[in-house]
Amino acid sequence: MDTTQRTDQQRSADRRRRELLEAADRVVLRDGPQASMNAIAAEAGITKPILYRHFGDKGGLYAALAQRHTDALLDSLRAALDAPAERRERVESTLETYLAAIEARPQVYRFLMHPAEGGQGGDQGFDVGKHSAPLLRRMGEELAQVIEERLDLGPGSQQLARVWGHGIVGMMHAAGDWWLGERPCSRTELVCSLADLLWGRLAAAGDKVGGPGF
Amino acid sequence: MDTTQRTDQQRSADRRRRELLEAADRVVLRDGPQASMNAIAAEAGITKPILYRHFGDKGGLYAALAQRHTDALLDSLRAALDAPAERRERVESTLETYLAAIEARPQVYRFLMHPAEGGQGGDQGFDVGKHSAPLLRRMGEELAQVIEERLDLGPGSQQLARVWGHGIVGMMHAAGDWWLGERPCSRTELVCSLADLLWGRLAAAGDKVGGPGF
DNA sequence: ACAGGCTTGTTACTTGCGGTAACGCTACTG
DNA sequence: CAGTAGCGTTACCGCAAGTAACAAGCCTGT
Repeated sequence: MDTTQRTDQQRSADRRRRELLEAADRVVLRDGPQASMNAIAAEAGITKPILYRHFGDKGGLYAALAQRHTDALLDSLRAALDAPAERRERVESTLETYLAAIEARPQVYRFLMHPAEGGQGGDQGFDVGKHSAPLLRRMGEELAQVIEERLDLGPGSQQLARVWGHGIVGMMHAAGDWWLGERPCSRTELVCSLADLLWGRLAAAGDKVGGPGF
Repeated sequence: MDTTQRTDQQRSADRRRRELLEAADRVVLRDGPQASMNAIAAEAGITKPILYRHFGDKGGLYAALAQRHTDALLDSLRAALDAPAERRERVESTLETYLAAIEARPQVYRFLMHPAEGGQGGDQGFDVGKHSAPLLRRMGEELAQVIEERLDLGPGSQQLARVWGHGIVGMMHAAGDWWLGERPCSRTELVCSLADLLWGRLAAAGDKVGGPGF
């Protein structure tokens, strides 16, 4: 039979694919998300058509690339989220994990948040909602699941959990992005401030006396 | 003197610029953010080089375009944020305003959040932090200012306000983006859920009894 | 009234990218 | 040894960004 042979070939193809992805990774890390297919092919020591045979088009390559990193990051986050500890501690440790990741490899982070999109070819009938980085969506869903699993939110808990999941992820992301650009404080301070926000300090704060016109 | 003449010319140039921006607006609204310069020029009834003379490059045009919409949206938000009402009410009305805006004109919203970036020309030495939509940054800063102005946050209030500003804006954005794609609930419900989140319901919720392994 | 310079517009070009077609090479199978 | 399946190449197409280089109109100075 040719099953063993097929397997051999597939294994070889998979190895190739992984090599290509690693080369692409290096280039994207160096040149940002607008790295050209030519550059990636050159880095891998081959030429364009091979890339296209493996990944279809640029979007395919970028999707494959993104999934690797997304999976890795999500694994870390799940670990922090599922740790046996107090809620506040878990939240802080999750925030910390995320921020440490984007701090350590900003190029990767940037790529994940701002995928492909380019290209002038043919159909572009993408609706709003698809453009946002899949990483954010996945994180939001994941967090929603954990929230709904662990917390007693009364009626409508599932929807509430999803809103919160996406909302919290967005908060983390935006704050992290801003922080990464300006570095106005330490990571720990940022984590604490965000946790405070989630813990209702916004609602609890008093009005400022002597404020303008108040 | 030629000052009056200069003024005349400038006025004419400004009018032209506005016309061009409106044409670009129409095209972007129709074709999304990857509208070609050729298409925009055609819509305006002229040819490419004029666009380049007015806006430098595609990024310039897109920046000018984005600023118009950003300014408009920020004005609405400021109004909701500065209304004389209870804090919770103000927060909800601001969320409502933002969500209504992105719901009414998703193409504009999509464009604002995902500007230019394309093009293969020359320098691309942009650091992380610049890529995020300027709209988000501006909203974050604006909100931070209002927070710091109105709330008594104790020591370190300025930094705290900025973290919260960007965090809350990110929450709003991510939740809105997700909501716009899936429409899992009404706008009002979404607003209420988000406000609840900001009001500390996450911290206040009880652990689920009989949960997995707990 | 005519030479110079400004802005406004054009056509025609270059460069560089995503994507593809058509062709070699190797190696394994009958 | 013929055939065929995969890996790889060169050479090309289409298209978009961006750029000369050139052609009017209009206003000004002498």
